[in-house]
Amino acid sequence: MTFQKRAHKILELLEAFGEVEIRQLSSKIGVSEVTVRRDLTTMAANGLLYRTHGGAMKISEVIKPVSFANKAAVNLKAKDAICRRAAADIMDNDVIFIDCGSTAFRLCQFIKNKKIKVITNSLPVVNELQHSAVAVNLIGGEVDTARQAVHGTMAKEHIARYHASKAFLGVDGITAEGLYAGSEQEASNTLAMASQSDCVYMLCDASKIGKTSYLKFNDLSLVNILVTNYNGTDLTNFESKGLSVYSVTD
Amino acid sequence: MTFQKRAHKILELLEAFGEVEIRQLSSKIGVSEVTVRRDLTTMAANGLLYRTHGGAMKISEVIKPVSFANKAAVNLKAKDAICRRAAADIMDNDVIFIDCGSTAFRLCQFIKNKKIKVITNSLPVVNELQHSAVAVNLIGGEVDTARQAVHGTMAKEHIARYHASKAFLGVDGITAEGLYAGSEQEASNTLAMASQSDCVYMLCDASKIGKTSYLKFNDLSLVNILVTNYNGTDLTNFESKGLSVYSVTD
DNA sequence: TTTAATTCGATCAAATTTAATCATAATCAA
DNA sequence: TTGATTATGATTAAATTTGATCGAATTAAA
Repeated sequence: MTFQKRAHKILELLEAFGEVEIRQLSSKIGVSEVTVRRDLTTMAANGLLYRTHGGAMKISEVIKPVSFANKAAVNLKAKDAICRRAAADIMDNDVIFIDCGSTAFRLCQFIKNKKIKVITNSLPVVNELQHSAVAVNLIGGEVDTARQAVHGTMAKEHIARYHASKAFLGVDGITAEGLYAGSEQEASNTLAMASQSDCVYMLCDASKIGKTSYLKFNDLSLVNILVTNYNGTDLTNFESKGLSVYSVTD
Repeated sequence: MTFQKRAHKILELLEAFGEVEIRQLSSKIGVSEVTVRRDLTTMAANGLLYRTHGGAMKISEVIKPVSFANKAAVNLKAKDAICRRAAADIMDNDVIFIDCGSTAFRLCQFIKNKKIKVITNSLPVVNELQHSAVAVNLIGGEVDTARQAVHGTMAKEHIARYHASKAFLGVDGITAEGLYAGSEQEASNTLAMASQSDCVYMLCDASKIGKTSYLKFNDLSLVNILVTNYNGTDLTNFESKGLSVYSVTD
């Protein structure tokens, strides 16, 4: 029984039931659980299914990533406190990147009267800065409706053409080991913006600190300054890795 | 019972009742209250629901999706008639350019269910096609607040990287002598899109026919098809220059 | 305002699942 | 056949998930 055949069988069962358990698969296919687990890992990496604990689900059954508007309402106070502190570092004539995260979006309200240039892939940011003193450069590419953002190869190339003094970015999770993203696209975008900036600000409310996500895309060296409302003792872990930490209270 | 399954159940109940209590969820799903609490926390962090004391609520739809102001509702009937006719020529799998004019914007409503790709520099177009079958590619560059559009060198380069089967464009004025634009930027954008398209549709309500403006940027050879509600005898002037004319009535 | 009752978040322990390591079996090329 | 590469299965340590407990925080009532 080759991997191809097993994969076919797994997808068949998945189509029929919507979800499967490793134990079932093992007995139905006649291979060990270890092998099934390996198969599922491979298939999940190829986007053929969604891995759960003890089994797998059809991709279509997975709760979808939530719209930007909904996410923006979470942890509002903390996000605003973080952004107020970050905005204090922005000077007239700065050129800054703002990514498509819901945290960085809250930065807009604090920079409306600054004479700066903002380069962003976030549609809400563009909209928010519409009638302000800020000059906006919008990154082009494929429009991602769910994230209200622009991604893709063209976006990456666009970013590579520009250079900013500061970048204000978010991540899905951050630990002493590195940075975690919720999707390849977010990771790619974060890397692209960071590499074109003199100083990278990471804006993370407390829920992001110590959290990992499925995609670790870089170590902490990417970041210069961490702005957060988290104030646990393990913040020193970040400082010992060379990050400056701005601690704020909400 | 995995988290994904529980999340499904919770959202289902939330949809049905608008709000749920932890105790209900615990007994209905068959897991401890601690686990339900953890699930709700996670889901709230993802913006899937609002956390309340002792339970959760459905997210209200009050947070409005980003909406761009819709400019000049002039000659609406004529523009809609023109766009309905133009849309009839758009087939599934087409890749089309739509420019930032107020006429071309009206095209959106007629293409929402088509399986096509739209490349545009117009923010209202992006917004309008947000939740449709259409895949949108947004042109990057400097945001022009007044025109709700993207312009500049970067935009021009972006357009040059793509190719479309059809372009749907507007102008400030059109005569037998050529095409007139209201600004350098509009002219530059029109030229760029036209040069990358197999077939150029010019969408002009009657007020544009025979009108000149301060910048004549090209002769009529740029255009393949003129769609208009104008029906004067001098339309033959355009046809004699090689244009096809679609005449519509509003 | 004070008090009582819930609810929450943090911590811990048990059970399960996973990832990593290694040894064995199968496959393939020369 | 031999040697090398790959796939599989067994074993074990690490990580996740879950539920229980208890002080802290929040809500409701007096």
